[in-house]
Amino acid sequence: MKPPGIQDIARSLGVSIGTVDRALHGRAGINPATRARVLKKAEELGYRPNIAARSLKLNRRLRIGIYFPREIASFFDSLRAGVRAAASTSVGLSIDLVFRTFPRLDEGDVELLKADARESFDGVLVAPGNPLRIGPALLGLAQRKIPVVCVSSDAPRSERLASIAVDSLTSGAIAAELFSRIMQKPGTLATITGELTTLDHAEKLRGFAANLALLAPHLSLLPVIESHEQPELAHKQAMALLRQAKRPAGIYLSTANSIPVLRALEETKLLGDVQVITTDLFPELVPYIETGKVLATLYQRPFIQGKIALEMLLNYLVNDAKPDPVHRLAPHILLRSNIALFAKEIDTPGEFLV
Amino acid sequence: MKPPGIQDIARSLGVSIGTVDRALHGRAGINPATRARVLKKAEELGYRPNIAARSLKLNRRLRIGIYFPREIASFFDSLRAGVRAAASTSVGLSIDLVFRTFPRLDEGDVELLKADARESFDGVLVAPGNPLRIGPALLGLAQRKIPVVCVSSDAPRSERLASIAVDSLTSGAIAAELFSRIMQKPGTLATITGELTTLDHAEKLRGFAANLALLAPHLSLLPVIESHEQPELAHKQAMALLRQAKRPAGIYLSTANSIPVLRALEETKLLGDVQVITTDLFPELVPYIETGKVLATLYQRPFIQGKIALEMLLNYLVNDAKPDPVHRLAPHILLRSNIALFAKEIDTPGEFLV
DNA sequence: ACGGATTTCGTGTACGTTACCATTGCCTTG
DNA sequence: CAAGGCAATGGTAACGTACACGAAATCCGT
Repeated sequence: MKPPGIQDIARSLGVSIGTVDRALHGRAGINPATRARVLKKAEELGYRPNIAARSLKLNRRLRIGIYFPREIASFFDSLRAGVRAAASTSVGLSIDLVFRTFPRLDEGDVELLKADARESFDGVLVAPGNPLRIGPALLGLAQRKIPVVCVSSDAPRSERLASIAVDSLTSGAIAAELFSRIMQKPGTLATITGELTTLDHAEKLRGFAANLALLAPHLSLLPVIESHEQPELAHKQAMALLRQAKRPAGIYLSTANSIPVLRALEETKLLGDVQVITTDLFPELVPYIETGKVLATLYQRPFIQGKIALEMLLNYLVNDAKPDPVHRLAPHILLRSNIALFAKEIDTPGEFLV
Repeated sequence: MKPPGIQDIARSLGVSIGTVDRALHGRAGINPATRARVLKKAEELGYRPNIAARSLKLNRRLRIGIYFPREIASFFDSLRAGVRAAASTSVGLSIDLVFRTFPRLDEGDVELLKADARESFDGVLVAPGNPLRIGPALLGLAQRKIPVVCVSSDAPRSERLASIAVDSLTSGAIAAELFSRIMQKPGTLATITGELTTLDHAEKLRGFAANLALLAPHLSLLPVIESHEQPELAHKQAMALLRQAKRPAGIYLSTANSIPVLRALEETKLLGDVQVITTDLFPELVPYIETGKVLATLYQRPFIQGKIALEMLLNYLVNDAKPDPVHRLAPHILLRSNIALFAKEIDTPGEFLV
């Protein structure tokens, strides 16, 4: 009836619980033969450690280090809120969330990780910008047996425990499909992205181009414009794009830096005429969606990314459950008909989970 | 540093832990004055009970009764998988999930609840069909202080702790918006639903009609067809619909019972010609989406509904945290560009969370 | 064979909570 | 006034685990 405990193993073997403890935890100071006997008996009885007793005894406050950039605030604040939500719903263990913030993606992250090299975290969440640059730091954590979960983008070949992010290829593909169904006449499309060196952005464009070729041969694609996450540059590039004779019929903005482009559209009175699909969601974007001036935005669901990331990490730390190394979320397609549900979330992240 | 325990309260008040226990748990045999003192001090110190210690001592396995229908299997199996997932990630307390299954929505649920009237559940999840019919049974649970969370549809005025479901109004509105953007020429649309008495279905159609009038005045709406969840009837109705002279240019299927209609479309060689938007996702539907024969389906995300539902319930039972009474999820819009991500989920529910 | 070092194992305590029994006053009642 | 009852409170064992400490057993070199 009652699940077997460490006591039951000890009794049925005629040894003490200390010995059983040493065997089960791979501690030193036990005869390999008796260790094997204990392990076998534990297996036999189907021993599962009582987590309640363990966490009572250890009373260990799990320390989780969380390395996210400050910008883009609307995205990473939601990510942090998701992490906090996961921590608060986790029943029965006390968690210390240690938030570390660096200025922006791929800027100051490695330095921060280096500075914290002596920190004794039980696990780490990180939003990696440039996988190559951050790789060594993550490997260092791996050597210290600290599990790492990558959020919002991946750092492959870095010994990370898992990675959780939106499926960028799909994100781009959705944008292409929406354009293909709505723009039924031949025309050209423009794409503005952040950095093509960011895996994430490159994949979105790849998915976009590939699906566009498949579904909408009548739509041709202009060369990619890189705005390097600089608002002024994006605005200038957009103005140039819109002033040329063969103006695009639609624009896919795969960067979070979309407001300057929308402003350019307003200034040239083309807003509503040129179809726009954006990425991410922030308060300034909501009115554009609500009025239909922006066709859709592909929401990367930061809140739930943060929530899942911490859940995975805790599930590993506590239950020793290895997650699948890559977890790809589907982006939400936000239109004027469903934007209201999400606007609530970005106003009060954590209250609503959509 | 260390969070205060029942001991600390006792010591700082010069009483015994027994007294503190009585005060905190509203047990009898304590002077109201001292109870107030204890409660005040507990508040002051920010006392939070140690769940690990509690569940170690009590060693009570939380018993959760889960009342879901068998049909539609793909939906409710995912719902169950979500519940299981939430149970497995919860640390430090052992949960007994007691699944009770009735044939279909609004059929056998009340009887099952009645039969279990003597069960001592700590909490209950239920998928209510007809709020009016099931109401008294839920009230009975409420009288026995058993918290109830409604999943996938609501039973208002039933003293349930909370309800989690997809926002049906939005679901219908999305369908309307998609039609409005894709069908740019005037035409008529047909809608086939399950039962208009089901709150859920009625709301979807309300959202559909309202948003269609707003966004696409050029599309007119045929009278609603009720298929009463009967496949043969749905097929017959669809055939009749498609054979008439003024054939609809698009069909919105707000019922999970969509395959018979698709079959009718195939038989009349109209598949791909008539635009179709469906609801829910099941394996048979995937090829239709993949080939673009069905424009989109509005996925109700059963897995996550189940997960959130149990999380809410546990959070209430253990942390005494009252959830917001109604929680409305945004449906996922599934297109051919993102269907792959979801097809994986319905194959192996629980492995992927999208 | 003996002392000391090392390996192997047993014992006891603590973690915070709950359940239960013991104890102390105090008040009623025969 | 003693006996008993009741209300309020104190004290303690136990839940299953982790770990420090000490005891016992084994090994090794002289």
